[in-house]
Formats: sequence, C-alpha cells, structure tokens
Amino acid sequence: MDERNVRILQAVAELGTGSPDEIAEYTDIPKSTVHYRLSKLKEDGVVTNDLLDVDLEQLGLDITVVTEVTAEYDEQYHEEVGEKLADIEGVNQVYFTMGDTDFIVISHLSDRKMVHRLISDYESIDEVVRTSSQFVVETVKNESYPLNDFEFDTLIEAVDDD
Amino acid sequence: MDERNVRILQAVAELGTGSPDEIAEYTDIPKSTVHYRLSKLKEDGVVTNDLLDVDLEQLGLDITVVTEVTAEYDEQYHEEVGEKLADIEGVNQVYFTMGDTDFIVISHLSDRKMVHRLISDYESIDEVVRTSSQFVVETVKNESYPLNDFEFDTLIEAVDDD
DNA sequence: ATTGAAACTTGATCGTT
DNA sequence: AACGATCAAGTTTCAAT
Repeated sequence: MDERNVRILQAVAELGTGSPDEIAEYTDIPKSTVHYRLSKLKEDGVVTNDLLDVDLEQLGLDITVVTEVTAEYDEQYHEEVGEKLADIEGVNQVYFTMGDTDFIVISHLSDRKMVHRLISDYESIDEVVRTSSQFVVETVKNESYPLNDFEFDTLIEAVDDD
Repeated sequence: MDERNVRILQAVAELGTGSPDEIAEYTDIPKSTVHYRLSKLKEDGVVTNDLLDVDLEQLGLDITVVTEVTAEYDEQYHEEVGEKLADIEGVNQVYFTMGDTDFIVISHLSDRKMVHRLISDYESIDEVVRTSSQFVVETVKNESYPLNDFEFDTLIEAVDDD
C-alpha cells in the first residue's frame, strides 16, 4: 500500500464508482495507471469484487468498535442526536434503539489513538449521557452487500408488483 | 418492485458485479432489459450509486436486529461458533468480542416472522448459552463502503510503501 | 415495459520508457 | 512501475412491439 492506492480508494468512496476514467480525472492519475493499480489491488485481495468491496484488515483498519450510547433528549431531538453521532469522523453505522441503550454505533479504525479520539468525540455531544459496553471486536463476518439468498426468497414472495 | 427486479439484485449479490452482460446471462433476462431495470432502480433511489449500494427500507428490509450472543465454548472453538452464527440465513455481520458478551450479530430482515426464525436459529446452536440485548433498531446511518475521509487521511500518513 | 440489433463509449491491452 | 496510443469489449441507445 502506498499513498497513490489510498487516493484511488478514496476516489471510489467519494465518487461512488469504480470507473477508471472518473477516478483518473479525480485523482490526476492517468487512467491506465488507475487500471493497473486497481487490478493489482484485486489480485492482492485488498479489493474483493467488481463492487469494490475492500478487505478492512489489509487496509489496516483492524479495529472495529461497537459502542452503546445513552443520551438525554426530548422525543423530538433523537433524530438530531443520531445525526451528530453519524457525523463523527470514523463512524460507519448508527442504529437507534428503543431499549435501555439509545444508540448503537459502529466504527472501523486504524489504531488505538483513533479509538480515544472517537470516545472524546462522543463525549463532546451535549446530549450524550454515557457510552457503555465499548467493545473492541474481531470481525468474523462483514457482508457489505446487505442482501442474501434468504432475504431474496422472502422478498420474491412479498413483492406486490408496482 | 417486482420479482424481476429482485432477481436482478440477487444476481448482483451473487456475482459481485453490476455488469449487465453477466446479470443477463445469470437471470436469462435480455441485457437491454437488465440495463433498463437497473437505470430505473437508480432513478427511483433503490440503488444509490455505481457501486450498487441499496436502500434497505425501499426494499422492505426495515427491521435491523442487533443481538448480543453469549456462548459456552473452549478457547479453540470460538471460531467455529462464529462461523455457525455467520452461516445463519439473514445474518449480515458477526463480531467477536472479549467482554461479557461473546458475539454481536447484526441482521437485516423484512418482518417479525423472520425475527422469530432468527432467534430460534440462534438457540439451535449447541454452544449458545443466551441471546441478550436483542435490539430491534432504526437505521440512522449505514455506510456500506467502510472508508471515509477521516480514515483516508490516517491511512495516507500511516502507509509504508510496499 | 420489453427486446434485438446498431452505435457508441469505455475499459483493457500493448509497447515504450 | 508508469503511461500514451490503440483496439477489443462492453454498455447504452434506438426503433419496433
């Protein structure tokens, strides 16, 4: 991995496409070089398919943190708190729950320093009362494309044509 | 949504590509029709970018379940239990933790019936002691491409060229 | 809305540095 | 490993249904 590869992957995330042409324009790297780099990333297993899913460990994002956040808020503000959490850099998923905990937040990070930064970012939100059950976890399965055969069968039964 | 659209999205998940050609072959739908359908899915916001991320709510997968699973197992079997959990149909993410809870499991499902099925699938695993903190949650943010500007900056600093 | 075939754009390849 | 020029391959469009 070097900076150029990271910039290519960054362009993918930013543009939402894997087109060598668009990536080339965005990064100012010639498109044949972009193509060469992307092929190599696939060959090395960093990028795992045509949808450009990435292997987090190979990128050094081995730390996944699952945090349960409790917040103090009026009914009408839970959306606002959720968005504040979502805006924290490094946060990938935010779920709102209706149990003891209010939010479950998931982040993929590169090192411990970033974990500390994340925690202090949580604490800087006024409404956040406490962050409990901070799990640093090992990823067993991470299916980015959220649909599987099971769901498809259900969906096919369920769909009313429109 | 109709069955044909679902089958196209299923092909995307199965093949790991958005190529009209490959999808056409897999589904036996003519490639120009596949193209027409995919364009419409993008236009309607069901598919949100060239990487073919999907809007779960629009697909009727509005129920996300986060489950904390505790298991009884010898040290060498935690991998096996993790895989059993990952194999359950409808399970999208599995994280192994080193706290009180052993696994955090995330699923996207279409209705309550499926939630019950999921729970009974957990219970059918020998080593699973209990499933606690079953949260049915509302998705505030779900970023499937797991990389963001924050991480990219960190990565660019961190990378040693290889 | 569907499709086969035509038109076109693009990604992949190759040879050179 | 990088890259500009070239070509094959793929996608997109179109007209008819």
